Amino acid sequence: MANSKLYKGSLTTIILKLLSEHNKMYGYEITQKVKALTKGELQITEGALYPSLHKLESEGLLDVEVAKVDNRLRKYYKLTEKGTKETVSKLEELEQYLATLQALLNPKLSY
Amino acid sequence: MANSKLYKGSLTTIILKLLSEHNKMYGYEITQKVKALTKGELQITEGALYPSLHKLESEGLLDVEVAKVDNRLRKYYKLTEKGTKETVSKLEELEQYLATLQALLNPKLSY
DNA sequence: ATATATACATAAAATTCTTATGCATGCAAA
DNA sequence: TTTGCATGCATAAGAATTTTATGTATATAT
Repeated sequence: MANSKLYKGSLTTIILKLLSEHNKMYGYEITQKVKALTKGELQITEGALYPSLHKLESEGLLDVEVAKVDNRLRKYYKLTEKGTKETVSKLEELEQYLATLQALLNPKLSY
Repeated sequence: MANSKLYKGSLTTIILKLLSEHNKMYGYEITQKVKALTKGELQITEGALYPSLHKLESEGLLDVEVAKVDNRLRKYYKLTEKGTKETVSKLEELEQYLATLQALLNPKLSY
């Protein structure tokens, strides 16, 4: 499986980043995109994804648009203006954290 | 403050890695070392640290040795053999996760 | 006398996942 | 034709790991 668990706190940033690249996506599509991009390394579970999407929507970072395709429901999410700004700051935050981790885990390289 | 929050799941790896470099350390020392290495970016709170140390000990990854210095208690922790192995695998796991994140956040670079 | 640093600890609450389950449609295979 | 898999949503219970708050105690500096 090689299915690494999420480091808690990164899922939101992943969702926002994907939406910043694809304009609009629906939940199932996000799970498949993550799976493809990571070659199966990372599986976003529905139990984590849908509550996250709902929260992002309730915070005003995402807009929803319901569509019916092949007689199946789809909920397309897209970034609001606020969501776009938040994406930038979340990405900066994550990159900062990764740099901080470098300082801890690769002490030889921090000079 | 610039005090980034921990991405849940990384604290254990940080503790193990520090212990792999310093032979033995006590709790308070770990908080100070992290603060210094990250230039104040990361503050390990006691409420997170001590329970983590206790858990690592109960799992047999750390050994404890109590000492009294300047009339104050110190609990020195050091890696067991099992802990040393776990450190390696935790670090690999984290690096794998970081690589996976790269694929998601820097899609241009994954080809 | 008061605040800060050192040094441990735990409990309650919050956050964010995993796991399990449920509903429904469409299609392919047995 | 029914069984399984993929598509597509959802929520609830539980687990894990953190934050925040609080407590104890000694030493040192103001």
